[in-house]
Amino acid sequence: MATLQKSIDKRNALIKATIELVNNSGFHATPMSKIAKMAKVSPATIYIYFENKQDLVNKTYIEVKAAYTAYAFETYDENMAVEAGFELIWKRIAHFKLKECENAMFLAQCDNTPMIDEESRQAGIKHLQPLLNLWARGKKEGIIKPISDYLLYAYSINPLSFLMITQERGAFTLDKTHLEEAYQSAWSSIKTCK
Amino acid sequence: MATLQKSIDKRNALIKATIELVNNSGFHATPMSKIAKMAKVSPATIYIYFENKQDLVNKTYIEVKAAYTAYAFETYDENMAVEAGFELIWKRIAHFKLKECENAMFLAQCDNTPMIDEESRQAGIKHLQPLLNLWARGKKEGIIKPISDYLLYAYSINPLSFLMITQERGAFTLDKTHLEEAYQSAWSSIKTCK
DNA sequence: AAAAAAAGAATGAACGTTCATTTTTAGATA
DNA sequence: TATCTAAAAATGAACGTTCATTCTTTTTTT
Repeated sequence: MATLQKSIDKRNALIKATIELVNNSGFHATPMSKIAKMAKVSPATIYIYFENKQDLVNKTYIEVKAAYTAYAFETYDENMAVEAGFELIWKRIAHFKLKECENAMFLAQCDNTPMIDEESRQAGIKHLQPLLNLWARGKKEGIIKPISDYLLYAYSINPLSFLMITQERGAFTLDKTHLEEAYQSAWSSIKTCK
Repeated sequence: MATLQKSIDKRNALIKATIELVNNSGFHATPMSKIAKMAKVSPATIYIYFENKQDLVNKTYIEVKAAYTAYAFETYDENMAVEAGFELIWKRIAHFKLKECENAMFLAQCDNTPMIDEESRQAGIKHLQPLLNLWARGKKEGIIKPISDYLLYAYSINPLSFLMITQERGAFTLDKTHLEEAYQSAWSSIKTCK
């Protein structure tokens, strides 16, 4: 059915336009009229697909977040050793953040501003569970520091967001070497010291 | 001269109101009229002190950033040993971010959105020089990993922003123990491994 | 008494959303 | 297959509101 596909395409175009424009100008500085123009629809059409502007941006957030975590865990399996599993997940996340910059920048902006409903934010968090499970296992095995997951996240995953933003601003570029160094720092900060 | 003091007070009230309102709603969702009301002046009066809304928020950013770095380096002196110096600066920064949350949250929002002029952002960066000098010294002495300052910052300083935001959202609270653990993770991630 | 600061009201532009209408779609009928 | 029709989708224009900024007048300062 070509019609259904056209609807999906239109919805995707709206989501894509939202991401691009919000990245460049922020939520409130992005008018619905511009989103419509970029997606090549009438402003009124947006309201067939989304309740209102807030709903549009909430749903965009949730979709992007889901794609992000799906990518992060795609090749991970729970039987892997802790260190290998962490390295795999970390590198997938790094790859997503540095290659799918548009999407990752949008998430960063949502996570650092009051732009998103608290409810949507909560919905986005759930998907991280496999990483938390991995850490629980690592703590039990004495491989990972027995500290709060928030601390583990702050030191091993969150720095990638900063590096992505820095790279996007043109201050420096993260090459293969940097990436390996970054991974070593991430792992150093959460593994137990011998 | 009571008049001058009154002018200073009024300007400070405007800056304070800007910080509080932008923290809660974001830049574009904060009308000048609300800022005026909170600072107990007429909207028109703002334009005696600042060129326009963008100028108001730029100058607010620069002032808060200056206060932040002044606090960070206040008790540091360049003759200290590298590790001790880093610990001192790190803990001052941590203290600022966790106790002066209003100000620090405002900085975080500015740093993660297109809200601030690139020029003002650049102006805010300069003040970090003493930390960069300390790192240079640490690298020379073989105490600190010979990697990009951006990486050192991403792993040792930036996580504090994430922890602050997380704490502000009520997800968890950073007590004395957490803070010491956080410091250990920060130091682990940038010191050379034996 | 002149100048500066402050105020409230006014202005014009921009925005999110809705309205009235047109276009497209999908199925029924022949 | 071709035609018709009711519903759904899509549209551009319009509405009402909000906002940053300016204008005119009043108050305060020196």
